[in-house]
Amino acid sequence: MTLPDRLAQLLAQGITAAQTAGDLPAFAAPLPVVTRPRQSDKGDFSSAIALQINRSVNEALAAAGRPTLAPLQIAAAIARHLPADPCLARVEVAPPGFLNLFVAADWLAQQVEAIVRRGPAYYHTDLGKGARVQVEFVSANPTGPLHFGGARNAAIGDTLARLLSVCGYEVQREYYINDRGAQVDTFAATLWRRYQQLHGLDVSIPPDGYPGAYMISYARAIQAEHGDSLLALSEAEAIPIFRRLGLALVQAELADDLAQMGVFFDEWFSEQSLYDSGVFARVRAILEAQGDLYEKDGALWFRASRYLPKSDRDEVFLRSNGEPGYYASDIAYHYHKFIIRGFDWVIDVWAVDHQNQAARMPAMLLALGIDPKRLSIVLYDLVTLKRGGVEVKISKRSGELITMREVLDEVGSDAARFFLLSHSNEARIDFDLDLAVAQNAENPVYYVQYAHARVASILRKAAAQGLSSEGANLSLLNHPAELALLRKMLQLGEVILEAVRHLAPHHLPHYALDLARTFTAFYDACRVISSDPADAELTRARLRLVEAVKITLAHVLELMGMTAPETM
RNA sequence: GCCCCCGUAGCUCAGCGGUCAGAGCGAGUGCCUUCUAAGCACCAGGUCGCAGGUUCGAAUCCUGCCGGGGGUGCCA
Repeated sequence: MTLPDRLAQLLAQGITAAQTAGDLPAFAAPLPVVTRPRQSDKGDFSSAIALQINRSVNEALAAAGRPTLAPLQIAAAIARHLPADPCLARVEVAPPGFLNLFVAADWLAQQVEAIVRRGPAYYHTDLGKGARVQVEFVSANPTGPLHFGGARNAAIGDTLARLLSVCGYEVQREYYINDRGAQVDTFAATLWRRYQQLHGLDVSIPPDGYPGAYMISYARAIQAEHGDSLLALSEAEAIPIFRRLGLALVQAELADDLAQMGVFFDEWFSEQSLYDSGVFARVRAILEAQGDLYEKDGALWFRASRYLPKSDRDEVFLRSNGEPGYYASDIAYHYHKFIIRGFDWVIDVWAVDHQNQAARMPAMLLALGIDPKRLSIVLYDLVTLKRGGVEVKISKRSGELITMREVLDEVGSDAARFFLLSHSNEARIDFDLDLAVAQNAENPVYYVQYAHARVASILRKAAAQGLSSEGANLSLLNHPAELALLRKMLQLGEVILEAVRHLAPHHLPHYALDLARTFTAFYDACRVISSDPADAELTRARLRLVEAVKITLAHVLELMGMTAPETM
């Protein structure tokens, strides 16, 4: 349980006690909300519960013919009946009716021992209670290298997966490969022609093909493995083979690029497999039996409007050319996720240009008898890539694209991830490559990592001097900078929960910066390793504190998929 | 036309119902014989797009405008 939860319960008990004593009338009080006030003089936490229950209290009092109470008096009554607790030093009542809670310094200091003993697990919860959750992310079309926009998807999805893991969920990471349909056919045709060209044939790539140079690289790879043995194939024979070979090459490259960012998938799920395994046919049969499919304009439609009363819009299931539309694949795919694989919760990470698609998902889930609440779609805005203030167009078709690998090579995975995570999902990101490189040394990411390296440096020096933190008297930690650092560390648990509840990983980099700043202030104000023998005990306690800081900083960095350097 | 997102300090962005509005970068002034100066201290900078409304209380919720971006039935 996080500290604010614990304090909220104390307040709830205080209200009950005040009611029992007759200082407050009987009524059903909501669970108090405890927040961190901006100003530290307003306490470590505060609650506006007295203001919130003001009306209920006074209605109950009026009904009983008793004099009414001002919010300030209600707050005072709660404060009077607050049970004693080691974590709570004191409570102040502030106008117009706030309860400002001050955490006990000694309790704070004792948490250091718990952090060092338990490690990162100190900040973990079992919010998920072992529920199986799938995070499906990136899932870019497998027709070429990942462009930089995909890096944001990767950063968000992977960090969400990491966050869910430490909140008691059993997490599966999945990449959905759109390995069927017109785009992949065009991709295969292009590859086939490039392969022919490598052997001197005078052919050109299809007009709507993929002109990028990377297609030639793929063709070379196929040439290297198969020589000219595929030249004799007819086009009809060649396309399926080049599709298979090409997709394998792309997937290997995608996996490699993503690995460079520290992103790994448990499953690469093939769209085509939904058709090969008969899942699509099964889903179609279910919908047909339910009368959810009908014909119009030569196409087969899914009656989505039946499930969404506010919409009169239906979706194409089979196109007039007989091919399934993407929506049809999505139905079969989500049937596979929920019904066949039985995930309790599925999170799809999509770019905003899929917003309409996202809005249509509930209809299919309802048709399949799946509670729409079991699907969360995280929409994030696009990344505009710039060079020297000028926008760089990202297009797979133009052949001139900025790949994720290119950007990672320039700015590094750590900086890219930190930057991409630091914006809320809904915010558009302007990423200026020149700026990112120029500001390298000033990038906040290095500030955070530098703090970790400093911590490591202190601990190295202590070890070299044979100093130990075992058995430290933590109550010696009462310097304002030490207490501020303790408070900031404990906040991590709340930040993790907040990020999971809102599927908003951007809280992490902001917290990381905050923590690094608080540590640096401590570093500046408090010398850890003292040469004065009289300070031996304080040194011991501060070393213990610094060990806890290292665990905490390293953990935040790990959650963001970043490295925690020992030296810089 | 309709739907979604954004509009907060010079720039990039947090904050999204609470008690004097924050950070990074940039600008200014100081600080390296003790654990890493990729650092620190001080200083400057904001009618939280505009107008109404709800509330004890609004940057935060609602409505309408304005500006920017995205989407809008057989591409995914």
